[in-house]
Amino acid sequence: MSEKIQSLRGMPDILPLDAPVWQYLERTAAAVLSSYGYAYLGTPLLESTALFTRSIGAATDIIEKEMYTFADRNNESVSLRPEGTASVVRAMLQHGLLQTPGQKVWYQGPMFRYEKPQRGRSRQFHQIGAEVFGLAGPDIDAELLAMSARLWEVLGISGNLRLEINSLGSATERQRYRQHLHDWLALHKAELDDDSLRRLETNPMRILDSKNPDMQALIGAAPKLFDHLGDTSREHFDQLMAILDCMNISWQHNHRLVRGLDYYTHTVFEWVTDDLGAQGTVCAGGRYDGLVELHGGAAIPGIGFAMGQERLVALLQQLPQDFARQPDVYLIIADQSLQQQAIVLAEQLRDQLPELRLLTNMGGGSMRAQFKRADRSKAQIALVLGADEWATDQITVKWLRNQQDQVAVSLQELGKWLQQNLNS
RNA sequence: GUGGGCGUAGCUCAGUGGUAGAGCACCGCGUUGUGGCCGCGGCGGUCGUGGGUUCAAUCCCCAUCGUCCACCCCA
Repeated sequence: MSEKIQSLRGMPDILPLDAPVWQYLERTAAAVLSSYGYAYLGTPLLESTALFTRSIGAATDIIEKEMYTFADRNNESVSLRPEGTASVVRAMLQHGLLQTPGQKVWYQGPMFRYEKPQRGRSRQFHQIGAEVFGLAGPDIDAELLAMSARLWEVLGISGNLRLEINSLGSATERQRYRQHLHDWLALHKAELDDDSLRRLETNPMRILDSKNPDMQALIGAAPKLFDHLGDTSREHFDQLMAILDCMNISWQHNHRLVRGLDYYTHTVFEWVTDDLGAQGTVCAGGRYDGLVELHGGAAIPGIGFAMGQERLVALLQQLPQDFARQPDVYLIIADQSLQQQAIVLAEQLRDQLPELRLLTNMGGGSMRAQFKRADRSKAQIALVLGADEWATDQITVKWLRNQQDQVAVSLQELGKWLQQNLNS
């Protein structure tokens, strides 16, 4: 026996039992996104390392220590994508898709960050994201949020989520505030914990995010970003709030919401839940008005979000709903000499009824064994094909989930019969 | 990267310093072509891995790997 190879740490399989929830989430999201006019955009999992270092921010943990970076065979530094936005911007620019304003795209797939796994966090994880380019106003911010709110509604998890919003202002406003905050915090160095002291120089705004209870008083007293915004930024924010109110989307202004990635400007938001432990952010995003320019394009504004599929799946799994689709029919072969005929019959039924979920017994077995499998398959009915049936051009139909009597149906009529009697 | 909990059959877990069990699952049987309930039987574990202590370790010690939770970070 050779040694068993296991999956890499933090790189889980999606097992058949969980697959139905995943597929439900993905097709529901795809439907909602497309109903707002978003087109799918697929980008590679592997990109030039520079793409990410340039856009995400050199001081972030993602760049500093979480990227899967290595030299490919051509000795070029490549990285597995830690997030989706950078690739989308790259692709849009590369293919000249930003000429017309209002481009809407979405993506889905695995992302990679070398982190220590815990609840709601793994090294390979999946995101569904949406991005819009060329629209600077709060109207699209509002629509994007409405779209996410609608998705929660459709999925049945809106009761678990709340929306937190903030504005980071323009790049210069943000820069100015950052300096101001740094100076203020520096006066209170004695009250900062170790993590905050470290962040003071690298990313002081993240101190506002601290979970340390001892820090909360200080954070509450710190100067607020919102008070340092210019009129234009405030107006953008106010208008967005007004539209959200019109749509009855409730929100909270979280002054401490700063987001981790460097490219955000103006509107930032998070959908958070209390039902998933420490990793409560299920969907997050914001505006990134300078990012396209940063990648060599024109000064085209953008906004987008990404949702964590593992976290959404975890919420969906708390619902009483069963997402699995059970088979309709299990075909039992009472006489192994009829194996060929049974398989042909199954194919004929699939021709007639493309929607039919039909399992044909494989691998032989006694009637008892086959009925056991039929029962376990959760099929509605069992079909029995044996010598008696074959001799009379009939098939035996037995209901497995109710007490209806077993009946014989002619093989010619079987397709029609199933169509009329299943359909539940 | 830091801290803590846990690693015994496919799953959920008992257990003892003298090399192991239960429930569920799986397979078969309870007569000839009928599942779900019940009964009987069976398959299945180098007790995560490597060292050490000991006459002897699954149980004690160390290391390592994995896993879970939290910090950090973030979706």
